[in-house]
Amino acid sequence: MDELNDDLGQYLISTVSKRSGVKSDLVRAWERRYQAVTPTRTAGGHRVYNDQDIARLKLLHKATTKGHSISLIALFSLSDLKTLLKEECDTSAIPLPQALNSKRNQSHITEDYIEKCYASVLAFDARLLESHFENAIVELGSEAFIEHLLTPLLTKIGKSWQEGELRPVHEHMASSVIRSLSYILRNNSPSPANAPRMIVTTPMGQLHELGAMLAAIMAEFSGWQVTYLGADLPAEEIAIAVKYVDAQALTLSLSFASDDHLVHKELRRLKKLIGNDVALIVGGRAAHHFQGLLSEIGVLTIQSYQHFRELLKELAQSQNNSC
Amino acid sequence: MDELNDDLGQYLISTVSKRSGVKSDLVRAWERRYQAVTPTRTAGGHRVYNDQDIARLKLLHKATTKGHSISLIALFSLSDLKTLLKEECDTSAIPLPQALNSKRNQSHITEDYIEKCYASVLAFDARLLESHFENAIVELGSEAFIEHLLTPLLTKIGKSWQEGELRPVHEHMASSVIRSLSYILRNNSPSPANAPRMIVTTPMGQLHELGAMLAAIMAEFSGWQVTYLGADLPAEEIAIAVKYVDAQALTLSLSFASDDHLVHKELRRLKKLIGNDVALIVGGRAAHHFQGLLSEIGVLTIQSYQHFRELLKELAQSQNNSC
DNA sequence: AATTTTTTGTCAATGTTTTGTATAAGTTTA
DNA sequence: TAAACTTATACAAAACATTGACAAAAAATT
Repeated sequence: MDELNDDLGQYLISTVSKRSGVKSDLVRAWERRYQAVTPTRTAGGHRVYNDQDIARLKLLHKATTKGHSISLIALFSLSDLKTLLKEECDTSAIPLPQALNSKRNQSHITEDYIEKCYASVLAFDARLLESHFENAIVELGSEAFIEHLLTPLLTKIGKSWQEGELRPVHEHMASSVIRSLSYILRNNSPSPANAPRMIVTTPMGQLHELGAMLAAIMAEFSGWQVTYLGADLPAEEIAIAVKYVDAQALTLSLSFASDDHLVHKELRRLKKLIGNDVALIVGGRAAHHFQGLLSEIGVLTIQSYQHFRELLKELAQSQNNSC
Repeated sequence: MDELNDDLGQYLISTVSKRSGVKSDLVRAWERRYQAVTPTRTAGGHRVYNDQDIARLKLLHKATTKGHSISLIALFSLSDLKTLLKEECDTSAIPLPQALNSKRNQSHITEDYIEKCYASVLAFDARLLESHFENAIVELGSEAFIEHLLTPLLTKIGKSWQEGELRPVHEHMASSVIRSLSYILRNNSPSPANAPRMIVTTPMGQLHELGAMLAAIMAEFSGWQVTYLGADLPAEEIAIAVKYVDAQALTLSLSFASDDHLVHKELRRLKKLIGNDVALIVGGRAAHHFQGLLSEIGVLTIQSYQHFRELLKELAQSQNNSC
């Protein structure tokens, strides 16, 4: 197995208990009875866990409180547990009493994960990076993962890339890993039939789709029914998609400030095509670069995740009122 | 929706009762008297149900409340129960043909899925498309899904696009949905540490990554440890990635025959950079377009899925022998 | 229409399994 | 030395199994 030196994080049982929400005694009982986790040991015999064990225990905890028998699920793999809980979601979305993590603790955990993930990128180890991501998603939840881990991490990678510590290929690799995780990041709970609809994409010339993808996921979390189209679409095509799904909003992500002219042209045409009834939202690293144009043609610019959430809420409400 | 019969779910009777709406005592009574369900047992004798049992009980419950006698329908198959309830709903009481009962062969099932998926694309319904895909992956398995459903579907979409029935945006939408499913398509079993390593990407100028993604997944199925890098990478970056992970093979996908000059230049440079110790494999719709160049610089061209699998097997073996 | 028989959902009694928690006595760690 | 960890054993509540019974509803028979 390559999992031995996979996870550098080493935790004692009390830490694991706090972070997973499962009492120490119970962690040991689950190990003794069902081999739910198999920690290594110190020379003196103390149990030593890694991040994956914490993620496992967290999922097992969630599953048991949902009525699953621990004896039946103890040996499930991480991904099996995830799909199990995912299918469960539709029956009743009872928000679990989250672990008693203080905020300071939480941010420390996040910092820790950022370091580990960055180290994996630096080492060009896609498998390790994916493993860290999976654990972090379980432990932090999708929204916090995107907002507090992924966004700072991407900023850090971008900076290192400019300073020459990382190469473009590092960013490509990280980007691919993140994209492959979109499935488990997304909220699978079926949105109600009357949920507001949104198209998310990037305009022609903007090849980086990661920002758009994250925006799509965030919008889904806010209850929108999102159709995600990937990157690099001409204005006509985007407008047609908006018509097809009868979307109330269109979100674009602008990552690079290059190709000014093309973006200007496309955005203008797009606005003309979709008219004023469809909200046009623009976010991304390079959005501020086009600020002049954006305010000229009446675009809602995303300032922060919080701002985006509020924007979505407002739009959804105004839509409901008008009906 | 929840009637996928992955045997993942294992439930005790209380869970089954809650989910199906049939009281525990009654579930046991139905089993004792009519063998309506036949759960397995734990070592201690507790009944263990799966998703299919839950689906059965749901339908039986619905049927009995509609007036059907449990003793008469207890042994009905899932599909029989469905048609029974369907007939009930139809005021016009059209007796459905028995087609549903007979087991259709695999290829017919696949054809059926292709039709359904294509219809979803045509209707621009991403959610429906994703749902069909998910069902098909469970029913056909990942490899057959890619080979016998996805590939013909993409060909069909490409053709319709040329004929003007579909627009580029349709293809973008389908592509995004497929990409988001890569996580469940992939074999998540950890490959052994000594597995041969491979880089998969597309050269600069080739923006369509779907072929590369599918190749990466297929290679993982063949036991390779794949690092997938997305699309549109310069030769230098690809070569560096190959060095970083010490890959034994590099697979490129060429989807479009445009930008001949650039592709030619990049491939030549790439070959020079990685040398002759790394196998260079090229596949994709447009690979034959560059045939002259490919054979000139010594590239392995993928002819079919079968061919790709054999290629990977050979390469893996030759690698093992040399060690 | 009245009576008997069968079907069906429910319940109670009694014993077993599962599961979270607790206690006691010894060991490791800081 | 104190705090945290270990193993081993114990215990009780919750959940499950089995058996058998019972009454209302449905069906069959008279």
